[in-house]
Amino acid sequence: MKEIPKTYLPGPVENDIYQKWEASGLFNPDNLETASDRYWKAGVFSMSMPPPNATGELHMGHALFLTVQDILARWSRMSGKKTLWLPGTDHAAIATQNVVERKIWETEKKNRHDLGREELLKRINEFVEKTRGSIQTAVRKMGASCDWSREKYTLSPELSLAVRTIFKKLYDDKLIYRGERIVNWCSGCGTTLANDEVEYHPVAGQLYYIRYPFSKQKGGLTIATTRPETMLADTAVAVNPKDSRYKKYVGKNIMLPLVNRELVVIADERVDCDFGTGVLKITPGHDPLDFEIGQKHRLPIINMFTPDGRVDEKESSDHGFEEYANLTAEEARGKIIEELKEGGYLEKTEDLPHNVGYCYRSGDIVEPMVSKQWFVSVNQKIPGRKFSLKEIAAQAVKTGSIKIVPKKFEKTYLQWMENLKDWCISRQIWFGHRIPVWYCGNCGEITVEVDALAKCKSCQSTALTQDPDTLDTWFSSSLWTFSTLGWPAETPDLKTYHPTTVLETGYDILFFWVARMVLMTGYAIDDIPFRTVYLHGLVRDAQGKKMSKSKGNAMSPLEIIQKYGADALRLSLCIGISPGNDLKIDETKIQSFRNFVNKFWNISRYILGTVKINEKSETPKAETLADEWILGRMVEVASDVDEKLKKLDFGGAGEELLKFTWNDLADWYIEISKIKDQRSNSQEILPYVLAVLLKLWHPFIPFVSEHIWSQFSKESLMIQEYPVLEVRSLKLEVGKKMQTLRDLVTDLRNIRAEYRQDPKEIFSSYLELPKRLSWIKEQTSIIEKLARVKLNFESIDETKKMPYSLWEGTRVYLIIPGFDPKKELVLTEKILKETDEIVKRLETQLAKKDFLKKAPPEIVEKIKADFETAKDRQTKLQAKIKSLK
RNA sequence: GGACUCGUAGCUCAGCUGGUUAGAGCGUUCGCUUGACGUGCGAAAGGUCAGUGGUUCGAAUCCACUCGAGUCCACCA
Repeated sequence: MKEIPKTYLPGPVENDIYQKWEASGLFNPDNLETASDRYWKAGVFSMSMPPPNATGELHMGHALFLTVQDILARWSRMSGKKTLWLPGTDHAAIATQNVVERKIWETEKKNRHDLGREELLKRINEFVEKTRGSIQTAVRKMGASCDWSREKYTLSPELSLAVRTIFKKLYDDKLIYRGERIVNWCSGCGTTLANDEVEYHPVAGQLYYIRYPFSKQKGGLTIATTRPETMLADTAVAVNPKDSRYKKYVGKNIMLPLVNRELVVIADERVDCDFGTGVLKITPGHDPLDFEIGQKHRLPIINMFTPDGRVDEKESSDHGFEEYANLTAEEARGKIIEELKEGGYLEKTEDLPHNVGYCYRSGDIVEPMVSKQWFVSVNQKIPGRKFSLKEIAAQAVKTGSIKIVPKKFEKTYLQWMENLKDWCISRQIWFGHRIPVWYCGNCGEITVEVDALAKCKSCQSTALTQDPDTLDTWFSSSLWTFSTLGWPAETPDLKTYHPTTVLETGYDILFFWVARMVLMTGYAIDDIPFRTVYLHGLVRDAQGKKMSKSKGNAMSPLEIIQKYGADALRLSLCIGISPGNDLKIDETKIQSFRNFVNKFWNISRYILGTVKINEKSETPKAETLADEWILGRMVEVASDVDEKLKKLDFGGAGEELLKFTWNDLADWYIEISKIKDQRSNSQEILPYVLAVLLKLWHPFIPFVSEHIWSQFSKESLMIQEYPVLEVRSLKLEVGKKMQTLRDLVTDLRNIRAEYRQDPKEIFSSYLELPKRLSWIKEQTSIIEKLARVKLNFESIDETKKMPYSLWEGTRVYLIIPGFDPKKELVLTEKILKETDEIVKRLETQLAKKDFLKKAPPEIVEKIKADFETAKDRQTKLQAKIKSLK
């Protein structure tokens, strides 16, 4: 015990401790149960870890969720719940493929088509294998107490089986269909994007007014568009049928400028009369609204762009715009505007700020395009069930089966559910779950199977090709809570741990992930995936900006851990935060929590160095006021913390612990315990309080607490019972007395500080104790030691000019050299002014008849008492001022 | 266009269902090698709770509006 270093150095300690935890096997609930029978009685706690990208690096968002989830896991485990926290990684299809493709391009100047599907997948899998370890190590560095023996990977054979099983089930239930739709196409990623993967950003665009002449008569119509290049793929011009200006032209033929293709003017009520000229060019191939109008009017579709975003050669020659072939959209726009100007078709341009869609991954502009895709039908009734998929998801929250914390997101969730459209699940990339659909080259039969198909079921032909597309990553993630527990097999784990207790994740993926989990779980196993959703906020930098690598403001949790320790990082991510609200973090904040960890370390060091620790934690007896107070506070704090954790108020719980540890235990109780005649039972109380405190702190700061614990115990702190102390609430009187005592000490210190007296020197202090305060005499040694005074309980010679404070309405003198009446006068007048205001306010309040009549009596009593106290103080202060003048 | 959140000390935020002199941390100022800790100890300064109006005996807290900051959804041809 002599060798404990002065400063806590987390570095050497943390890795060692984590290894011991992991080696103990106690992160696995099966072992927990055999270790002690108390781990069943309190029930089950289960939680799936939101899988980080397998190839990603740990960022602050991960650090945040790992902290919060680990607090929950450790607290539940200590509380005797059979606790499973299941970790895993996500294959993150698009992101991962992009990274690998980019790498290959940089080093070998080859793209995916040069390599071919098989080779690319081989390379990606190798890359994942190589890099996956780094995120797992990082999760360990945070101290996460998850069960690694059950770790899962979204692209593993087991989870892939779950994915294909669901796909087939949905297909057989006719809830999956293939259709030609307008989708969001990212030419950078070479794939479609779901609606919510498109981010809209305002752009200072231009509205072009283009004249389309009639083909068989004079005149023409002027359309307004922000995307003139898509006019090449126009297949109609539309007006609103109610628009009196244009009614008469409906059915007339009109010429597409430059291309000279003949179009028809159609009428559709979705055309907004007030926008632009009220005439809309219809480009079904490249605009969602136009696509819908085109469907209704059976218009042909021209798909003018290739998958990599250039004007398609074949389409352009088929439809008479070959001169634009192979241009990018941007180049085509420039050329077209020039030519429209030359031809006199461009009437005018206007500035028009509007939103343009960008890919949330690559940042490329998203082009609406028509293609064949697979969809999940969310509005159709599920065969044999009462609801559609989206109704299932809405019901779970509406009926309260699933609670969302904070509650405000329930509304957002439901609103989103109402507007949910069919979910496009096919992606034109190669890395991911390949769509289990086979097309027969012989008879054209389409077969969906869980296992690979060798022969066509209908014609026995072997000329089969599997659909080249893969599934949206969120499709597999949406099965996460149950696929990780063994589904479709009916495993014991599934029975025991599903539905999970809590899902903890960021509000930014409420729709991407949370909603789809509810939807798919409801469909697949007719269950909810979790009972409570706890949503945390986004981690932002000191300026409130979202942290991102590209902005260069990202803090690396691993660097922070190296510098300050995982415990300090964890505290800065859970204290002072509230659910659903973003949090700002900067290094000074982490430093201050590092300071606390060190303080706690030193508190323990002191206790362990002074007294013998006694592992049996029976509540020791209180002998002094301070003893009674600290034991009472301990009970109070323990139950408050537990209460707050039950409400998922991690910030509140941590803060309460911190205040108790620093401001009650360290600043007062330990200081008092150093005084000779106060020491009596602190020998037993200090180690007791420390032991309880270590348990309470452990979920928050697992490393340092375990390390301290290991100084006197062989058993891991991780599996100690979470303190449930005998509810013996702090006697009101004890708390009050302690506060009064603290006030007196502070008053005396205050006078010293005001007069710049040497803090070491011991002065005499006189106080005239009224009877009600006579108990203070028993605490003399505390006051004398902490305020560095010699107390006298006789009245002082009034003629002696000395500073005094009005403590509890009593005068407390401090006998010091260099008393300055002028200074004292200024100080006193300031206090009097404050007191005057209080007296005045209370007086006017008491003068109101309505107040006396309507306010509850206890409030009136309180105000009256306060008024008396203030009045008394005022009188005494006035007298003091008089004597000083 | 629809919805939501926020506006409290220089900074970051607590203040639950309305009731003490509105709190904490960081920062600032002053003083300290007090035998666990200078990553520490003691003390102080600093706020008309965004604004206006209303409900109430009483509003930072409830309601309405205004101003300001932000987020999400939809859509803008």
